Formats: sequence, C-alpha cells, structure tokens
Amino acid sequence: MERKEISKSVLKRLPGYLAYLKSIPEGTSPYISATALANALGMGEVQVRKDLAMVCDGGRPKIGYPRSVLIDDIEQFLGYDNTTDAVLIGAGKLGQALLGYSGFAAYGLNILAAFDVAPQAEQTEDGKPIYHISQLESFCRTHKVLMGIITVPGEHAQSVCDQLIECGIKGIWTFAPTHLEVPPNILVQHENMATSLAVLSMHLQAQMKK
Amino acid sequence: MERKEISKSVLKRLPGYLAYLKSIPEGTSPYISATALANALGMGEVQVRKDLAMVCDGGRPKIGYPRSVLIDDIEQFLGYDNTTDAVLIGAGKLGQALLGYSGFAAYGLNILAAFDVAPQAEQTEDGKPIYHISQLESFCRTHKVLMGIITVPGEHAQSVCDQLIECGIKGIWTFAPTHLEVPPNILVQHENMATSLAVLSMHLQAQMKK
DNA sequence: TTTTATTCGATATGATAAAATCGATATGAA
DNA sequence: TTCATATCGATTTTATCATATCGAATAAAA
Repeated sequence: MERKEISKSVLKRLPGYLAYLKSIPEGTSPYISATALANALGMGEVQVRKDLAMVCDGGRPKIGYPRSVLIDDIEQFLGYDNTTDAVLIGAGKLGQALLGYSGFAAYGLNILAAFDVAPQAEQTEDGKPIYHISQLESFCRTHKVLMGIITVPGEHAQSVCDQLIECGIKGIWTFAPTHLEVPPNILVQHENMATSLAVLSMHLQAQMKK
Repeated sequence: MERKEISKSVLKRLPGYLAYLKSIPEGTSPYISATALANALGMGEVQVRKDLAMVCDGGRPKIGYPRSVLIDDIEQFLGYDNTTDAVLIGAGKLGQALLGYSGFAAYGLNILAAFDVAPQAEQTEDGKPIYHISQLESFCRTHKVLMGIITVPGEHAQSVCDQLIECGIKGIWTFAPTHLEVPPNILVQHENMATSLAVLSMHLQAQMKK
C-alpha cells in the first residue's frame, strides 16, 4: 500500500483502530469487517472504510479485512515498526512517569534519557539515565535524536524548546501549558490537558443544569 | 455575556488564549487586541475575534479588550471559577503524577482521592488518600463526585469505567489507550497519547525522506 | 476640529471533513 | 446454478469550520 496524502483527522483515528484490533482475542475469526469495527468503536461505517482504504487494500465483500494484515499495515503506516529515539527534558513527576511507562514501546517510541537543570539522581528506577541539561546538545548530536519531550513548567518551556531545536530536534511533544514559537519545519504536538478539562468541565456544567 | 451554542473547536482554543493572557506581565497595557493575541499565538486574527465574541462582549475599536475582564470571562465560561471534584482510579506512576500536579487547581479541578485494586500506601507524598477500589461507591456518593479519571492499564479500563458510571459519575477523563463504551449522557474525554505520537511519528518520517 | 489609522463586528466565500447514496462484487444458501 | 445478502468502494451531498472582505466605530494625531 503506497501512502497518499493523508489528513490529520484520519491519522488521529488510526491508533484507535489499531488498539481495538489488537485487543481482539486470538480464537475468533481472522477477518473483520468495517461494519463490525465501526459498531465496536461507535463510529460511522463509511468513515471507517474510507480510513482503512488509506492504509491498506484488499477488503473483500461479505468477508471484510484480514485482521493480521490490517494490523501490520496500520503499524507500518504509523511507523510503529521502526522505533524513534527521543530525549525528555524535565525529570519531575510527570517526566518520571513518562520515562517509566513501558507502553510507549508499542508505539515505536524509545526515550533514551532525561535531562534536567537539577537532576535529583543519576538514573530513574527503571535505569534510564538523567543528565544535566548542559549535556543535551552533545547527547542529541551523537545519538542523532530527532524528537524531544518537554515536561518542564510552562515558564521554561520556550527556552527548552529553543535549545532542542538548536540540537537538531525536528519534532516536539510538549506537556507544558504554553504556546511554543518554532520555525516552520518543526512540528509541535501539544498534549493539552487544559483543553480536555475544558471540554469535560463544560459537559458537567450542562449536566448539572438539567 | 450569555452563553450560546459553542462549537467544540472554539472551546478547545479558549484555554490557549487564557494561558497566554495570564502570562502577560502586570506592567503592560491593560488592554489587548485580537490582532495582538493572534500574532502571539500564530493564528488568524479573525478567528481569535470570533472566538472571543462567543465568551465576552465589549471589545473596543482601536483599543481591544480589557485584559482582566477577558480573563475572568473565559474562566467563568470554562467553569474554572468553581472547582469540580474528581476521583482517580489507578495509583500507578501516571496516576501518582497527576495526583501530585498542583497545576490542576488553576483549571478548577480538585482530585479528592485515588483508588486502586492494590494500594501501595495509605496516601501520596502530598497527602492525598489512596483507598481500595471497594470503597469507591460510598466515597463518590457521599462526596457527590461527578468526574472520574482513569489511569489503569487498558485491559481494566472498561470495567473501571462501568464502575464509575455505577457510582453516578457523569464525565470521565481517561488515559487508557482503549475505546470506552458508555451511555449517551456520559462524556468520555480521551487523553490520547497514541494519536499525538502518530502525528509526530508521521512528521519525522516525512522529514527524514528529504 | 478634522483626519487617519487601527480595530471591531458582520457577512460572504472557500476549504475540508463527515455523511448519505448507489452500484459492484463475492459469498453462502436454496 | 441462481438468488439473496453482506460488504466494499466510488460518487455526491451536506455540514462544519476556517478565512477573506467590508463597513462602522473610535481613539489619537494633525
């Protein structure tokens, strides 16, 4: 399956399909239809079918898609099959939690090391090294790291971001609640807890009025 | 300002404005124009103006909006002014990190307690109690909790979700990488690390081809 | 007082994504 | 072999969101 231009909204739905496909027990049918997928995830079947058409081919009428092929195709499309290395800046609570989360491996993410202005220890419980921020550049250069994860307080996020770019980072995953200014070729992915809370908060307000 | 129907995309941008407005130092002008906001956040000025029109009134030509009023209006709109209580299920690394994060107070979120199938301690470092999951229902009922945060492994997420709904929870914030099946009046907000990583991964792949 | 520049607010246009529709195809049962 | 049904894939329609344009308002400068 050759990749076409893919919209961001499709891209964001793919991990959901993948997770569901993987959660299906072994014993059942090796095929799955777009209809079944749509029902399970509470989506429109047409949308599911269109999304799948972007990443794989060979859905058969009356049968559906072969599950294992589908999983492989999505994983390959998302780049989960070859791991990307990353560095993490800010070894606070959240940073340590991310460092210790083993589930990222399934997404092809490998956090090599953490950096901090004031490292509290030489390494985490899991054995990941924690360095002083001054060593960031040499580390990134030697390991050719392309991705940086920012878990520092908001007021330091922009400066950390600038440093990362200086080190040759091309993609940034930030948990800081601030806007980051970056050159056009750098991608910032904002894990925005505030927006999630806003949506929830809104819903609860509406519920209480009833 | 009376609230109209507001689209989710507008809602999701509001916290960004709020964060930026709050980050402006005291000494400067008490007014800010939609144009200035747009430039600072790298957005279109028309969009900013339309968004602001949803939550406040009284922008004045040549001047802009009074900053403090704007902050208050957005906070009130988002419900940050009156706190919502929440319970957290799953006192693992991520759970503990969220429990310890003091920043949620600014968003009107107050995590009362954590629950786990196998509590490792009676309370966190910060003094938040950790109870056994069996005490969930009585706790929720007595404290009238409306919001639940799920930080358990994916395979247990649905069962925890069901329990929460049983306890009268109306809004769920989940960090588990699985789809949750809920009745229509319950809102699930999925903090989806996998999608963020997919987007980043995609960008890095594209970068490397150049 | 007059003019000018800036900003607001409303309307109109355009792009993008979701949904609906329809025909084609393959499977399994009669 | 034939028919009915489930499913896919393409096309069209609709809705939503983002962007552009325009006139009105107002503060500051001339």
